[in-house]
Amino acid sequence: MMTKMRRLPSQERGLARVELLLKAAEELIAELGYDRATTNAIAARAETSIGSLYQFFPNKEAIGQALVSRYMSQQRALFAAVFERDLSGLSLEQAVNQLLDPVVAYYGSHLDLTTIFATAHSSPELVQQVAAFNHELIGRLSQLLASRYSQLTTEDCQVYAMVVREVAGHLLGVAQTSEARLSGRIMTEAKRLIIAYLSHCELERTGDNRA
Amino acid sequence: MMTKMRRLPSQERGLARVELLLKAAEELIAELGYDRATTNAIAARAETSIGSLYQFFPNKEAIGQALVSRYMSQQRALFAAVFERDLSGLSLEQAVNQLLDPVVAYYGSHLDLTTIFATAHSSPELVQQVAAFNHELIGRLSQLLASRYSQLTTEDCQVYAMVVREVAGHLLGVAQTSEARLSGRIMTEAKRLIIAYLSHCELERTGDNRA
DNA sequence: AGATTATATGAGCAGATACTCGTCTTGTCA
DNA sequence: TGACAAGACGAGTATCTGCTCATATAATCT
Repeated sequence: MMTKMRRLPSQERGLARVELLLKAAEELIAELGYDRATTNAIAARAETSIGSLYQFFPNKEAIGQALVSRYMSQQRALFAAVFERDLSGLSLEQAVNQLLDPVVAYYGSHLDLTTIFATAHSSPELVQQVAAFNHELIGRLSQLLASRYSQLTTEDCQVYAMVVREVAGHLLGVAQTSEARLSGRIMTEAKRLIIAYLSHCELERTGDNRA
Repeated sequence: MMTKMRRLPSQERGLARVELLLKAAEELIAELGYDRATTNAIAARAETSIGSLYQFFPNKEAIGQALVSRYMSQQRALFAAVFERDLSGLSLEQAVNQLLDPVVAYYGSHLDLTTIFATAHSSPELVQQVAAFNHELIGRLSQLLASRYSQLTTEDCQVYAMVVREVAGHLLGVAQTSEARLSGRIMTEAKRLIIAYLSHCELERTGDNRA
């Protein structure tokens, strides 16, 4: 990984500035997209100067990198707690809740950077980093499915995991940009959708193999 | 709607240029995103000059407009054929196939402009246009669901329709950017996902109302 | 053919944007 | 307290990008 910062803040002042800058960047990128969120605007919203911004970040991409890094470690922490738990005794519905509830809660107060940076053609680095994280998550999910449904092949598990992750991520993103009333409903539907899909996958291999 | 073209091409030469420009624009936007696809680059790929580009299109947004317009009318034609047909006698699986197969075929040779322009922060006009088209489609789908499952409320139909549209669109987009082998599989899964979801919706209201 | 219209061209302009640098202020530590 | 480092600042620069315009060529019409 490239050097993330030009100069690590050593004083409290510097650290606070970096936090303000990241917060401002997150807001602006959410509002305008990565390209339109100019470094000058980010500095302005953080109530500081471009000079200060470039004292800590070597270039614009480093800001995106920092945001994505933070996002990924937060998400990893979120999932680590769930993946450690033993879900084998739970019903499918309970297991899905265990997996999605933390993410839903997280998305209540944080942005879906995956969606934002998955299409940030401006910096292939970021796109690839987000893609790698996605792949990592799908791998974990795939293992979970494999341990739960031993009759499924590895490849099927991977495909199912990918579908579930894509669909869940997308619907949560949609929920985030919807009005509050719809938002909750969409998340509920996301869960129902995944439960229905996985039940279907499960049945297909255990029950009749005709249709 | 705003004037789409600065000067309508009246000679065969002009019409061919416009087509080349639109093709180049579609390619570049797919590769780089709307923002990074510069008008100079579009003209260059179409093997013409910026002057010629601006002879037909008043500004960059007009190129996006033209692409989206064309995309929407093609999609509308695609769905019109399906919506006219009577799907009430078909099984859920057959009905879903009738709806999705044309879209899958279309996406085999065309880009998913919906995904691309849904996040084009550069021109709110385009975003809104795509959103309106999405809404139109969801309305149609909702009616279809309502006529098929009379026990569902209007609001439920709308929510289900929205979920189905979002999920189908997203997965088809993912399929488009995957390798050929995965691509087909994802589309199959998209269908299975929707079938599983709608079966689930259907059962929930007819069968037991406990879980 | 002559006139008029349609199309082609690309140097260059105005504005925006990522980023630098010299200067100033604040903190730290002997 | 003095000296050095960390941080703050913002005018300025190089570059890019959407777009214009003066000029040249090709098609069409009378």
